[in-house]
Amino acid sequence: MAETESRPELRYGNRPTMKDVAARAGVGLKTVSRVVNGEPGVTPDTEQRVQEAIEALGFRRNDSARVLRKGRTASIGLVLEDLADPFYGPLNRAVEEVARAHGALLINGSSAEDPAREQELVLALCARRVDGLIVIPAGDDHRYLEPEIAAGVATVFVDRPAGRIDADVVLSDSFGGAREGVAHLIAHGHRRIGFIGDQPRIHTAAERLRGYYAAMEDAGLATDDAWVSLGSTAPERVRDAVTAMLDGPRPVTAVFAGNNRVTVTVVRVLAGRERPVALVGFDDLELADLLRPGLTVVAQDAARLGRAAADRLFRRLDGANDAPARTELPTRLIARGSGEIPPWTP
Amino acid sequence: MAETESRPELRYGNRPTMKDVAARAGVGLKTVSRVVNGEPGVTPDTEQRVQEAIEALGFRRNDSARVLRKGRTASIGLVLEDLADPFYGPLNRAVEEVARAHGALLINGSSAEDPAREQELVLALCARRVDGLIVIPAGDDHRYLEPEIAAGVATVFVDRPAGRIDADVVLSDSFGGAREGVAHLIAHGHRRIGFIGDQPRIHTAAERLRGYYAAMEDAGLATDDAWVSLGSTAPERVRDAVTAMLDGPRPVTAVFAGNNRVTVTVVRVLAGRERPVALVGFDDLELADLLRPGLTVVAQDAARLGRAAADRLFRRLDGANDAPARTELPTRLIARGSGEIPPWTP
DNA sequence: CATTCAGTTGACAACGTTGTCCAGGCCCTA
DNA sequence: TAGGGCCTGGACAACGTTGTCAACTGAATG
Repeated sequence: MAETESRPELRYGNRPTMKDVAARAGVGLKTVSRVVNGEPGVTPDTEQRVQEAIEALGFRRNDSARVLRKGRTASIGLVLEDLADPFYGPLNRAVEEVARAHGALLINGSSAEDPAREQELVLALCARRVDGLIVIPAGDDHRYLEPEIAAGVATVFVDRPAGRIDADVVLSDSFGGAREGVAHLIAHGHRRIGFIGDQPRIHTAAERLRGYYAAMEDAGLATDDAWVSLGSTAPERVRDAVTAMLDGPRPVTAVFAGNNRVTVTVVRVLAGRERPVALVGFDDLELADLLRPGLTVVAQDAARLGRAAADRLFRRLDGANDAPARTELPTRLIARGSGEIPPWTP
Repeated sequence: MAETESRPELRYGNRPTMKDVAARAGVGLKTVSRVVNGEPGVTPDTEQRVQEAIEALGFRRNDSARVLRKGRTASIGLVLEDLADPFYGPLNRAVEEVARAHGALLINGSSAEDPAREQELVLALCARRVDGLIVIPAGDDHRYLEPEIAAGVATVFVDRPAGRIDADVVLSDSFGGAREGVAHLIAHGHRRIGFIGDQPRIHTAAERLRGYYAAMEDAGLATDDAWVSLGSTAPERVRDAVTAMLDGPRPVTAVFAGNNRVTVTVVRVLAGRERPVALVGFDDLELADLLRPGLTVVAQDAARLGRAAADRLFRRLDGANDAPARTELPTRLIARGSGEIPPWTP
């Protein structure tokens, strides 16, 4: 084999191009293009010759070149916070389904809750010329997206609103959900209720905290800074926070957990305590019904969030030009036992 | 209604190109390219003029065109079975991390366990000219990938081996893991053990079944077709299967569940039974330690699978040319209670 | 028979980027 | 001052595809 590979680069390993197919089939370049794209105006005879050449050479159209020519990539970008977080799985899946229905591919990545990384990722996607973006924002300033949006990149934010720009957003009613969850605890007799949440710079975290305060106020209950813990959701921190609330001078009898990761840790801590403590968590968990007691949660429908965002995105891509809208989906309280534990009395 | 496209097209909404930047900065096209790519040979003065023009126009390099020219897309494709399955979250995440470290983007999609959809997705990714592919195969014939691999698309299979082609594969020791899990039950006195698995055409499912039989045979125990259930992992089917095994003429005293979805359903069924039944599940679950009894599992390290596969892929992309290899990662038995329940005796 | 017409087909120029190569301008040395 | 080298900058072609448009075929029409 005299493979004189003096070539400078591999270039996709030298894949056949339409030109090669055309040469082999003895037709013009454009005719191959027509066959590949199912355009009309090719005799069955010619078409077959081209198909055979395609088959023989193992030709596959180069979509990069196509994109360059056509201006649409038929792909959308999804930036979420953590691909490994079970909460985002169904959301991711739902977005993919909608994209698939529209013939688009999904490019995704996670920001790891780091605004700089979010921006880096988003801009990389823009450089790829994705047709649209779905972003679960980590940062709170998205003005860097202005030139992109102006250039026509449809953008929808999910789970948290965009910062300092006007854009579509789809989110759950964090405020209402937390308020309902805390009210549920109050309805079961609790007066001293702890709240453990994420960093308040995260919109959902702030909203849930607001819901907590609203519910307490609705019921005319006093609050205590010692009952509220905000910050990282790292297990050790959450563990310490819960312990402090339970062992403090005015111990709480119930806890509201601000998201799924917090809830998991709180459940672990409470499992190790003698005295029963009521618990309601934001976000559902797969095995929540199998715990003893079952876990009472305020559930959001992640798949529905994803679907709504993707629908919105594709409507924009299809030309919808109305003002950016905020879509808020309701949450659902699921009582399974842990939230119905009465306050402990000595 | 014949829609006549009067306007040419949106073309990314007319984004500025290097040509525009060059015109504005009063320099040549190639000079802009040099600045954008940080190539040497540009005076600080010129560079600044170019930077200002870029800033002013909101220019962002078009990676599609770049890809076309350079022949590398700096993106890899990941095809998995279900984006929403919590098992794949950490795997997905691990692959993304490695890709990120190599400056590559991740395009992904799920096959929904449908071979046709897998092929469609894989070929779409190839048309995008991803540099490499990581596939969790749904089908069992991957010869359709031969031209792609020959053309230089690095491909690594994860979780299950490729069908009818020779390719890298990274998987867990399903056989060994299942054998160990079942042996664990036997060591705790069980003699009649049920096995509930997925369709045996799925490699992991078949291997786990093999592990089950091997453990039984190792211990000199007889098996019974009524103790083995294979097929869809739909909850109703699993529920019926478990019930049949527990209420049959030779009732099992322990169950081995072939994957996480099966396990969840089995736990639900057993929770509703009076008589205690031992259970070991393949795959860990987030709240497994919080169940009563805690769930004994054979755990695989999904993140490690993903990392190993991605490492392998990028080694190939960096030019490694050795023969396709099979990497098998060990599983780990985690005893938490459910697998240590002794056989029920009347 | 000349003419039109519909149906096929291919030549060619884009798309936006990067690699190659050459032209100037500068500084240095002899 | 001439010759050499280095540095900077730009003209141009290519990458693989698709849109445009004109040329060709054969048949149908006058």
